[in-house]
Formats: sequence, C-alpha cells, structure tokens
Amino acid sequence: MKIRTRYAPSPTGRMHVGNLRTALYEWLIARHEGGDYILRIEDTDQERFVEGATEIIYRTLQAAGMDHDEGPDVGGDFGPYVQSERVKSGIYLEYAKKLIDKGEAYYCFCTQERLNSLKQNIDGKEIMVYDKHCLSIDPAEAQRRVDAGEPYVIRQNNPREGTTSFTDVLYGEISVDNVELDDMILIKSDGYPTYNFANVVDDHLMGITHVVRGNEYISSTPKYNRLYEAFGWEIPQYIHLPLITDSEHKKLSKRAGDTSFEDLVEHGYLSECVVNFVALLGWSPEDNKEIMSLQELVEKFDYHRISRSPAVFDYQKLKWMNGEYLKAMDPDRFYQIAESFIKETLPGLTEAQYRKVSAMVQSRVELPQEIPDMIDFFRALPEYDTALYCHKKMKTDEASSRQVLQEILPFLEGLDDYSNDPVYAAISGWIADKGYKNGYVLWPLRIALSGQATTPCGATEILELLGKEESLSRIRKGVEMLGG
RNA sequence: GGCUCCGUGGUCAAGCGGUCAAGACAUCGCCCUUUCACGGCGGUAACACGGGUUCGAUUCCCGUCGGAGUCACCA
Repeated sequence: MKIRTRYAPSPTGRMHVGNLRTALYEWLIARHEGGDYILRIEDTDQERFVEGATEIIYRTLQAAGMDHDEGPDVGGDFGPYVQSERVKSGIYLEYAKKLIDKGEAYYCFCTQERLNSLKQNIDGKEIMVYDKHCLSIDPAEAQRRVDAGEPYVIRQNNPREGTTSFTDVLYGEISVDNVELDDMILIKSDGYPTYNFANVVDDHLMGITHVVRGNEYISSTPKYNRLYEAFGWEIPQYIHLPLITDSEHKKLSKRAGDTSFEDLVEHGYLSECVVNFVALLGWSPEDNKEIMSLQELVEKFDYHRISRSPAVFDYQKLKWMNGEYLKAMDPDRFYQIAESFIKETLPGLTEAQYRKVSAMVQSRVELPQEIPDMIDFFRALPEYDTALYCHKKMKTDEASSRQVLQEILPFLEGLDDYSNDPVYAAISGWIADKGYKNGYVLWPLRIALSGQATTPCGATEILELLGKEESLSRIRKGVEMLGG
C-alpha cells in the first residue's frame, strides 16, 4: 500500500522548529517510501488564526525544500485541504451526528460558568474533567433544545471503565484506563470542529496511512482510537516524535516565543543547515553522518531509527554546522551572502578588495552577522590597550614592539608596492637580514595595524588592504602609544 | 496530584547479552601557522540507583529516583 503522510499545521504564525521537524519527518517518510505528502491547513480556531500565516507555511516549506503532492495550493483528489472550507460542506457535523446516533457522542449545553466550577487546582495547574452532566438529557429533549437555537457543543462519550490501548510504531503498545479519557469536545459552539475531531475525520477521508506528530499527543491518542473504532475506520500507523526541548529540558513552543524557522534564517542560518540540523534531532542515519543534503536525508531516512527520548535544541552546534555549510560553499555564493555586510562596514573599496575580504572571512565565520565585527578594524583603527603587544610565545612586549616598529618604519616608508605577495616577500627579507623571528616582528605589526589580537588575516594582508599611507599612519600611532 | 512517556559524557548520539562503551558539538592541551581562526593530533568526560533473569548485563524484567508531556469550546 502506498504510504500517505500529512503535515497539518494551524496557521497561527511562524513555524517553530518542532513543527518544522514534524513536517520534515513526514516528508522524509513519504519521499523515502515513495509515498504521498499532503498539506492540510487546520484553521478551526478562528480566534488564533493569523492573517498571512498560511503563506508563511507555504514559504517555509518551499524554503526548506519540502514539496507536497496535495494541498490547498496544488489541489488533489481529497480536497478541499483547508478545514474552514471543509466545515462549510457540513461534513464534521454530519460525522458527529453519526456518533450521536451510535451513542458515542452527545449534545452538551453546559455554560462556561458551570464548566469553570468543575475546574480544580492541583499544584498550581488547572485541571478539568467533564462530569457527563448533559449525557443524562433525553435525546429528544436535547434535539428540541438544539432546534430551538440553544448554544451547544457535541462531546465524545467515553466509557468510565475498562482500558483503551493503541500501538505506536516507536513506543509500542500504550494502554490507558478509560477513566482518564475526558469527554472531549468534538464540535464547538461556533459549529467548528475541534482539532481532535477534524484531525481524525480528515486523516481518514484523505487516506492518511501514517500519522506523525509530536509526543504531546500521546495522551490523547486513545480518544482518537475510540473515534476510529466508533466509525469502524481503519486505524493508521502512529508515529509519535520525541519532544524537542530548550536547554531547560522544557518543550519548545510557539507560545513561549521559541525560535521559528524564519527567525533562524533572519539570524543568518542557512535554510539547508537548519533542515539538516533539525533532521538530526531525534534521528540519526546508520552511518552516523552529520552533514547531509536533503537528497541524502531522503535516501537514508528510516523512520524506525527515530529516537524515543527528547532532544535539547543546541544552538551552539547549530552554529557550528552553519559554519561548516558556509565554509563548504562556493565562494561566489558566499560572496552574495557576505556582500552587504562587508560593503556596509567598509564603504568605498574596490570590487576586487571586497572579494578579497569575503574570501578572508569565509573560512572563519559561522554567521554572516559576525562579519562586521570581524572586519571593522579595516575601516578605523579601534582603541586598544598596549598590553596587546605582549605575547609570550612571540617573545614580544611593549618595549620590543616599539623598537621593532621604529626600526621597520623607514623600510616600509621606502616600499611602494603594498600588494600582499611583494610586501610579504620584502618584509620576510628584512626580517631575515635582521635575524629576527617572524612572529617577533609580525605580531607587533599586526597589533599596530589592527588594534586587536584576532583578525581574519595576516599582517601583510592588512597592509595590502589598508594601503601605504594608512598603514604607516597606524604604525606611527603605535609607536607613539608605546612611548616612542 | 492522576495518567503516560523518557533516562548512555554538559549537549546531540551509536549501541539492540560478551565492545578497552563509537562519533559529533562544547571544553582542555599539543602541532602547524604570519596572531586568531581553519586544519591535524591527543586529553578530560557517560551507561541514574537498587534488585532480579543469565555463565555474562548499558542492552531483558521489576522497583526506586529523576526529568518531561498531558489533564481547554488550542492545536
């Protein structure tokens, strides 16, 4: 049988990494198995609906490289693919009524006040279990009240005795006492179905074979199973994914303002890197390779290897991976990314110089946003402490640096070609003549030229970029600061 | 609190009865180097605990402890 998976987001804003991973795993399963991947928009909560959020979903999926076979924008045989449109046809209410006829659901007219009175507070958490109050209403009476226009919801009628169990591909069989099963609402008072209900109905109607979702749904899955059973529908394969957590081991969530795909991209993370990284949160390939293209992921993704334990989202490693992607990148593409950062920091250079700076920075940057700080010293010599001139390994200190700089100054003044290779050759020659060690001269030179201990390049490359005049002025300044 | 799930280094993560318990990030050190970085090499660092089962448990079972999730007219 052909595998069909679906990504069913609700359009409430940006897609955070947990959702992204769910979407990715569903896509990978479908693609690896040669199945179909369906996009379904679950916009049954009109209050949380955010204008433009559906477009964000399209954009994100596209940027991440996940194409879908069916969906609101591409059509398909099982449409419509937006739940608010499906509501109009009345299917959810129709199915809910079938459940009422079977005694598996019932009308409920309880007011919010009465519901609130059922709430209890345990450990600061609000917990509510419905007491089946409206189950006792005579069906004919209930129907009369509905017809009279009284607000109502439809609740699932779950038994209080016995147990219900389901099988998860990863977790195996999970059983729950039926007392734990709340009579959850299927149809809300505004006529919209709840996620819990619409999800089951649509998954069935759309022929979804593998239901992939976050771990947080495990506890409600028995209720879904009862729904499938009540309808006599085939139960899909369940694949519950381990949670992705923050460094405090708490579930990552949109409400907590956790990072979304778009946030990461705006912060300079490459979309292919984010996808790669997220794929590895809860899954690893047999060969343990880490840097993988989407295509490789498709080839290697065996969902049976998905982990059961939660994973912390480690920004540090994400950053490292981004650096790997940046380093491996074609220089031209890197330049496209780095260009604006470089030009804004260093206005007025030639195109060739910009390319040079880009190349310097490519091998050591993890995020493009780090570039300005890395190269700003080219624009203006920063304030610096003369203690920088002391370097134990190079055997330099303030006095030796002053002396060396004073000594080499006339030599540099007499030099006209400041291109890297010639200037390097010239200085090397000079150093050899004097019998110094390279670092003994080049370390103070770099400090004088850059005012900082770490630069994305060597001293002579700075000379080249700065040019003769600016270089000499910076060296004189250094000598001055050293009391020369 | 009830229920459910999870438990290999700080983090990700191999392992699926017998291994000196992989690898990656981070960290530390060394080398290389025109500083830093990159690169190369190496170090520190883990099977939560207690019982079983077994000739033998990280691996299987039970319990304890710890962590998380869930208990909405949100998904």
